[in-house]
Amino acid sequence: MVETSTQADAPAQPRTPLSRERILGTAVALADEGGVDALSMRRIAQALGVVPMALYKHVANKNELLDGMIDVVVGEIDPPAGHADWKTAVRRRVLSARRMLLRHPWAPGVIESRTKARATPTPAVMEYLDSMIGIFRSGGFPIDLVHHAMHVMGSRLLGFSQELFEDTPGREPDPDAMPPEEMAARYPHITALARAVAHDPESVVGSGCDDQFEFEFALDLTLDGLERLRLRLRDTP
Amino acid sequence: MVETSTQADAPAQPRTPLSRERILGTAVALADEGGVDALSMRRIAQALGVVPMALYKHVANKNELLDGMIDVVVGEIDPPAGHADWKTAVRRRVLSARRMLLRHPWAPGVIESRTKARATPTPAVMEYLDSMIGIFRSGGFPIDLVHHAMHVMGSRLLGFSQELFEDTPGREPDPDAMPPEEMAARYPHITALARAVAHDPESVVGSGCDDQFEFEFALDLTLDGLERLRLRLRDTP
DNA sequence: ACCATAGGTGTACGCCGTACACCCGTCAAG
DNA sequence: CTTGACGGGTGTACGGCGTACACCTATGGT
Repeated sequence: MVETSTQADAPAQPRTPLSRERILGTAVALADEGGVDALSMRRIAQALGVVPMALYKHVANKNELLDGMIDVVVGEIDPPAGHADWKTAVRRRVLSARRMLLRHPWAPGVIESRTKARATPTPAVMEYLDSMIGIFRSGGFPIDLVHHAMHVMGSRLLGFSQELFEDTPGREPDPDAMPPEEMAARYPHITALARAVAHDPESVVGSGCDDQFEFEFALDLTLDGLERLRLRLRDTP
Repeated sequence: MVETSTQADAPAQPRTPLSRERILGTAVALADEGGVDALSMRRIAQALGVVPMALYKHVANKNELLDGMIDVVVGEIDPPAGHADWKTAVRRRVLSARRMLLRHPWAPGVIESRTKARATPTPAVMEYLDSMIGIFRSGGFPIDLVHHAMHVMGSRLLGFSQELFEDTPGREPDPDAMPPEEMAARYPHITALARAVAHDPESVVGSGCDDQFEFEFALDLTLDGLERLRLRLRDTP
């Protein structure tokens, strides 16, 4: 009854005001749970109890919002460790990036598409790449080898190495899925591999594969290769 | 004047009838020139001189159309060479895939998103992966090592290793692009690397980098690593 | 007491994918 | 020769999208 507002009996929750941070936060949350396709300005606004156009007072447009979301999640990657040899430093950083990406599976696609559209990655990504180069440099890598190294790391640098057979447990058994016999007949090598990996001969692709182990295996292989190169270059200038 | 049609003087170009192949072909062409965002059912129909809904008599919906486009472009990858050691066989195939992807830059994104949505890659991709495994197998790789190998190849298997700094020559000099000084201040390592790569000290990121060489360098590094592993496993069972 | 301004609202436009009813030319069966 | 089913192109319409633009209102400096 204190305020002279027209609506007398509205409890009038102060409704914490909008802000770029709040918008980006709920956008990331929505994308985390529904995928990036389920993300629309209208839905974000609804989740915030606000009208869609209100968002535009804080973000220029949807693309700019996606850029902001990238910066948010890339900011979650652990900072470089310091006082550690280059290999463990890179390893830690990349594995931290991978953990972030497991939390935000939409991120690789958004990063890639936005980078393509902007010609330059978003600032947070730039910073991440920059510090990664820094680790190599202070590990004694000559600059050209760092250049090669960044290319070798490739998609692993931002953690995503498109697992073509992802293990999505919660998925109803597609009625017109291929029966195992036909699967084995058409794709004998895939089937053989899948059976060899999963000891259970019933299961087909994507069941008994330890993604984490595979990721680290591939990562360590390239890292060892790079280290060998580095030593060879150092001993025979 | 022969036909009793109501429209007497229409030249009545027989207008080659629609077909799934024709639709997929123009869809691929449109995506090639305008990117996948510029691809809409309405635009495809327009390019074919037909009403949008006509397409649905030949493709179930847009997702099914995207699947078809994937199969078209994956079908452009050269078939396995035969009678060649595993390393050159893999090398040829992957480089052929890369050439295809340079023709169809939208493909990686579509393949990835469709694979995620379908849980199993499209048939053409399956076939590609299967034959790739076959090459490793007949090269003497034990099955578990093939499993690792497929993971190590990772994104390179389908050619795309998201080049974060892509060289897009035709792009107007963004009015609010970062000036070189600020660039160098904020991202010293990136700038140093870029300058070392491009002999011309004026150019910044993404100018003097031979993508093809980098791609082959990374590819050969992982291949050599795999071969070493293979030999070690063979000599010490 | 005033009014500029920041921030939330409402309406509207043009695009998208696609459901559904329709219509017409072809062709096999009667 | 008639008929009727059917494959394939059409027209209309719906709901959702991003967002331009005009508007309203509470706040705070003068």
